[in-house]
Amino acid sequence: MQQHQAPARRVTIVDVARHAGVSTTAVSKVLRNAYGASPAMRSKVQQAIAELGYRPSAAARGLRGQTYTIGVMLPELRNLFFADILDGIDTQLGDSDYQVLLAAGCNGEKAEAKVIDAMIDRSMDGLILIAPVSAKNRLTEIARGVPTVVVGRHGSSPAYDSVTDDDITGAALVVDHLVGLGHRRIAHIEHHETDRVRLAEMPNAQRARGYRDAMIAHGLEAEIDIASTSYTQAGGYAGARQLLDRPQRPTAIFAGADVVALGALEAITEAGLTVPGDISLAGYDNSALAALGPISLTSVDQDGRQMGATAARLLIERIGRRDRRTAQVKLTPTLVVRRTTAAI
Amino acid sequence: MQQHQAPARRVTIVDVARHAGVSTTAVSKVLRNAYGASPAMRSKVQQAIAELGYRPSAAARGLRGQTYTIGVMLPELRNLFFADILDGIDTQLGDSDYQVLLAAGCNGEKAEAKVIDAMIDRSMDGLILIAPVSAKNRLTEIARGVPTVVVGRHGSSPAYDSVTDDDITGAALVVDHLVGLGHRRIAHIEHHETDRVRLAEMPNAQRARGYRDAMIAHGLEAEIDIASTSYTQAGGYAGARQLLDRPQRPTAIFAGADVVALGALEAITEAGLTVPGDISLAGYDNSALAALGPISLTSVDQDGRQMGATAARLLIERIGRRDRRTAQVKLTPTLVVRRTTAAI
DNA sequence: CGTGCTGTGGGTAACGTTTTCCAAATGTTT
DNA sequence: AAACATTTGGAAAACGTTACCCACAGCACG
Repeated sequence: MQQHQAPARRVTIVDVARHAGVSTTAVSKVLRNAYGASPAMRSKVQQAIAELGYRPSAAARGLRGQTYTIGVMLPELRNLFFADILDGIDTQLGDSDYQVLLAAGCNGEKAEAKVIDAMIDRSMDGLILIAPVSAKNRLTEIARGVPTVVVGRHGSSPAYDSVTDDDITGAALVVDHLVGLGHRRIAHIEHHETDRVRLAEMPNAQRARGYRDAMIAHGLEAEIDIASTSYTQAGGYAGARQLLDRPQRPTAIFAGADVVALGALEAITEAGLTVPGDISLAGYDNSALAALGPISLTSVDQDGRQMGATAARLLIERIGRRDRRTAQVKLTPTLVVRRTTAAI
Repeated sequence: MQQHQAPARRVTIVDVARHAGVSTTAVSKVLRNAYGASPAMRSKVQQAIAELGYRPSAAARGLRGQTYTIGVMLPELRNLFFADILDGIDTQLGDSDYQVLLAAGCNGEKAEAKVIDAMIDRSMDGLILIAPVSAKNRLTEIARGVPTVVVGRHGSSPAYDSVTDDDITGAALVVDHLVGLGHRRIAHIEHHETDRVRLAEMPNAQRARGYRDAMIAHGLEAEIDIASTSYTQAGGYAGARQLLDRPQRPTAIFAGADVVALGALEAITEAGLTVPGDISLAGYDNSALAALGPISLTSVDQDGRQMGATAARLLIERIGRRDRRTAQVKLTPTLVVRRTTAAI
């Protein structure tokens, strides 16, 4: 028994070939289930692989072709909704040969570019970009180089597949629900957006549009009232403060995201008002946050698992046939009613 | 202008060399800041790199040596505490050449092994394992092959560095605080553990031990009362139910983790009791959950950022000198008092 | 008995880096 | 001016796979 066994050179395909008494080509064929290997040889090689504990080097593979690695970029780790998407991806890819690796883009165009470049440098076989903030032509450029699926960004591209949730419908669900409860002065807190493309593609912009459309559909055009801040807790607090200061304060607030609702809740409580007694409050995302007993927020559920699974499926298909036409899958959200909304 | 520009072969080190009129060796030297390149050549090459937008292929690099990639395994994405650790790692590695890639181990020994193997296959330069559940000798084996830092697991190893938080002290902080408020019947909800090594190494076991020790130190040995469930919301609910059914129910509950406290809160509320009126409640981790206004849970803060930064620093050091003696860094937690604990 | 398949298996050249070397040029000391 | 060190730059061999060939055997067909 040695104290310091030599650094233990990794066992390679050559070792396996020698041990099984065949060529490396043969081993490679078995590894990839490629054509041209008899059952006899197949089992001989598989046995050698098992005996030696051989594992193919992804680096060497990457140099030649596939790495069996899929990169997932997500904007941040703190948003629990993204964990659902990841679950969906993992479920779908669970027993495939692909390994999923994650990196956070930190919601900045620069950090996002760095992360995506890093994934490309590592010759990943495919990319799933969750709610990317990069410019559209940048995304297209990326997708031309490597199979890509974009999640949570509306609008279609000839270069990448996309999976979105119908945010317009989601916003309408909230408005319909509140109107059904007798509310008319329903306000909205949105994430401020100026860029033209983003106005069309980003979920936050779609939610605001859905709110407006639904209000108009209910003949409440005159009651439309939007506080434009950001999708953060602080943004929710600020937005609610603005709305509460109106001469006639709203009887219901539709926050564009659950964290926003949380900030709003804080502002409302601070103002000495109660939810849903004085004001009804609804969020968006149905994050774990919303489900928490003491919060119990009415929210729009996006089924992240489904989105993730769909994205993974589309990606695998595209890796298989890169010239396939791109698909745009749009899922439909549902409303989860909890204790923050009530009849007026 | 072509419709379908050719798949655009990646620009390689050879292209750069040709464009700059030097050898590939020279380019490689510049790339790695290696010895043997004059300032003149350096700038010439750098210009060529910029002009061609060259990026080194990590796959090719991996085949020869470093990949400039660090793998982080974390048990799950839903625990916000891990996001803090990640932030720390990112901060520390921010402007280094290393890229961090994540994968979730899903809290299972098998899934964990798969993830770690995948990282090794991809010739990552170093691994940070957060709260791994694998057997200790497995960890040692891994660490012999690739520089490794283990976070959140007590006990030392000659093969890997480790970063932990002093869970015994953390538990004592809670008990001291509650005793200071006049509590005597202080119960604990722990994560059940039987394995001997784990009993010594896992944070949950340490917290239980710290609770016991602190109770004894306060002369409250007779009041020690532990519900043994799991570190989940459901576990917290079940544990609290057990404790509430005692002939003399506790006046304070110390939950081993914030999610556990959340489950406990549910059970307590359901039983028609109030927090902290009837029962004081404390958690552990000071997750974003605990800070939420409506919850406002007294909890032990572990400074995940600091842990992550330390782990990253140790890892870089070890990558530099693989034969350096291993270090065990133990950080000290602090107590964050909020609204769920009060004088009896 | 040629002729053409089909099924098996292997030889070998990439893939894009890094890392030894080694050679030439330049500078520094006797 | 000879001897020696230092700096500068390059040639070429790995690293572990895969993919494109080609060779050979066995077989069916006319």
